[in-house]
Formats: sequence, structure tokens, C-alpha cells
Amino acid sequence: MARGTRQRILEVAEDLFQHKGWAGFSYQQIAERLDIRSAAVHYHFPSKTDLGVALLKRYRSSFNWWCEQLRQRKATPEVSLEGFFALERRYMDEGKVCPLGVLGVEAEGVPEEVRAEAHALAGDVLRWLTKVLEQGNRQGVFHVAGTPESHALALMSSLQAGLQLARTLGTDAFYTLLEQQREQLGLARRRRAVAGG
Amino acid sequence: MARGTRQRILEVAEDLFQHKGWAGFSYQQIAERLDIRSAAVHYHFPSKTDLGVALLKRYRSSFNWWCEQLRQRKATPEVSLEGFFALERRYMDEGKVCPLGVLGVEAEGVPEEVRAEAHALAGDVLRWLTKVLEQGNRQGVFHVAGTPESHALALMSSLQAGLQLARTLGTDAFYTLLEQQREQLGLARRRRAVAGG
DNA sequence: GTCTATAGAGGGATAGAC
DNA sequence: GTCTATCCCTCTATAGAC
Repeated sequence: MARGTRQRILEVAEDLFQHKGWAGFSYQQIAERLDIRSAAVHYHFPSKTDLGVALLKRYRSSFNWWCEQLRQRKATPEVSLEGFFALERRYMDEGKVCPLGVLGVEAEGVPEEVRAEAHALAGDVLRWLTKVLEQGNRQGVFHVAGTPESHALALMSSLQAGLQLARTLGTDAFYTLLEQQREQLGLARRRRAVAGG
Repeated sequence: MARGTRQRILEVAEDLFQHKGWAGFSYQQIAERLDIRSAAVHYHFPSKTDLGVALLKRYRSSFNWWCEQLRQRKATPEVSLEGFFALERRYMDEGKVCPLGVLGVEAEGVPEEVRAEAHALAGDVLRWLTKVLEQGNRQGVFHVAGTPESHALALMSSLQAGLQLARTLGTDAFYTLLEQQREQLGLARRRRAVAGG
């Protein structure tokens, strides 16, 4: 379990982080879930800053790997964007919020090294979204309002806040915002989870 | 200083809350800023839950008082909405995020009584925004996309996430989102803080 | 209404055995 | 690589003097 434990620590940390926030999770909680001692977590990540940086790097590499998969499959802009929506909706289903939202809210209590990684992650996501919107606009399948950059920002922020508001107002808030983004782009309304086979 | 201290505690708590989040501020910090002891804060608000509930009730009454002022002055929908934008922009200038964003992110660590107040606050804001959008739509001064309810939700979420992203990406993120909301409603672009006299 | 003093819990982190 | 044990700090909260 050399780096098996390391990976599992990151998985659990990611879950706790998106549920409880940066200040809201501890080494103890990670250790309990893995049935090890908190000192063992400190072995892999000496300080919480180390853990935070590793966590954010993991988000980035996961996202960039996911983008690369879409690219290799020559996914259309619609498929790419629906894939992104599906990622966010999964967060919703799991009761999580967007990591960038967490770090935005708790920024002042988060180590600078971790904030720097968040900045990089936000850049990755925005650049990718911008490119997808540009492509869709050129192909005439999206109605992009304003510049692709600003539309990408609007899209990201809408879903980020949607995940947060879902916790206060209920899940409808998220779905309303999601559908609104689709309509704004001129995409067809999606059927909601119909039992199929 | 009977309830003078109480009020000042709430002011300081509000500031800390929107800067550092729910888990990120303490009785100690409040006491230090007021140059009193933390036990004195406990006298006015025995538990952090009490403080949180009072804080959220304060947001609600402030907001509803502000709405009432606009109503009495028979403010137009444009003036009302620009007033709302100004409130959010002030948060931006002060380096704060939206209280509903904070409670959304940290929801799992926030006492239920406080979350209930957040729910009520969100309802107040959304109802007011919805009414303003309806009026503006009827009068032909706004282009409301979809229903006024969903547009109100979009507006609120855009600014909420904008305040958070400003901390990671810089203030431009907020202003871009703000202008985008104006454009979507068909409002004129606002000049940015020009020295005038 | 504010103070000192303190209890009690939990958090981050380290030393050293195994 | 994981453990026990421990340190030190901060946090919420309370008791009781003034």
C-alpha cells in the first residue's frame, strides 16, 4: 500500500473538502475514514498546505486528462459541453460544491500555495470552456453572447453558485440555472433522468 | 454602552464573516477588534449559533429596510437594480463575498438555525429581484430571459460567484460578470468610476 | 456589562518505537 | 509505513468576582 494509501488519502480529502470546506476538514476525519491514525496522514502530507497543494494539482490533472480524452475522441462542442454539465451535476448529486467556490469563500484562511493552484485550475477550466464555446459558435451550434471568454466565465459562475444555492434553496435552484445556461446557448432542453433501457 | 456593544459586535462579526467565512472567525477575533474580552461577547451571544442567527436576521432586516426605502421613493426598476448592483460592488471593493455564498459552501458545518435564516434571506432577495424584473419587463426597460424568477436566480448567482472568483482571478472577473448581466437585460454599459466633479 | 480564570474539546504537528 | 504518545495552540463555553 505504498502509494495506495496516498491516493486514498487524496480521495477522502477531496470528498471532505467539497462537503465541509477547507477549514471544515481535518487529518482526524481523513484518518477515521481510512481506519488509520492521523500521524499516518502526516507521513504522506506533512502539513495541511502540502495536502492542499496535492489536492488542487489532482483536480487539475484530472480535468486536463478528461479534456484530453474528449479531444482524442474528437468530441463535438455539444458533447464536450454536456460532459462538463454532467461533471457539475455529479457534484450536485453527491452534495458537493465546486472546489473553486470553496477556495473563493475561504480564501483568506487558505495558504497562498494552495490559492496559487486554484488560480491555475480556474485558468485551465476557463480556457477549455472558451475554446469549446468558440468552436460551437463557429459551427453555428451555440449562440455565444458577448465574447467566448466572458460567456465561459458566466457559465462557470452560474454552476458554481448553483451548487451552493442548492444547499440553501434546494436542488431546483441548480437545475433551473443549468437549464437556463442551455437555453441561452440555444441548446435543446434535456429530459431529466428518465428510466430507460 | 448597553446595546451599543451588541451592535458593534454584530458589525465586526459581519465583517469577519464575509472575509473569513463561518468557521474562519472566532469570538477572540471579535473581542480583539473591539478591545474587550471574548467572555464579554459570550454575554451578548451565549453561543456561536445565537450570534449567527442574529447576524442573518440583521442581513434580512437591513435588506428589507433598504427595499422599503426604494419603494417609498418610488424608485424605477432601473434605479432599483442599479442599487442592488451597487451593494454587490461595495462587497467587492471591501474584499467581501456574499453571505449566501459563505453559508452555501460551509453549510455542513453551520448550525441548522443559521441555515434556516439563510434560506429566508435568499427568499427575500429572490422575491424582490423577481418583482423588479417583472416591473421592468412590463415597462419594456428590461429584456427578461425566461421567467422573472429564473432570471432573478441567474442574476444573484452570477454576482455571488463573481465575488468569489474575484479572489482567485482578480477583480476583472466580477466586473465582467456584472457588465454581462447588464447587457443581457439590455441596459447601457456603465462608465467605470470616472473622476468627476 | 465586563472582567479573570479555566474547563474541555479538537486541531495541526512532531518524536520515536515498531 | 504506521503506530503511540505528546506538545502546543486555538476554539467554544462557563463560573464567579467586580
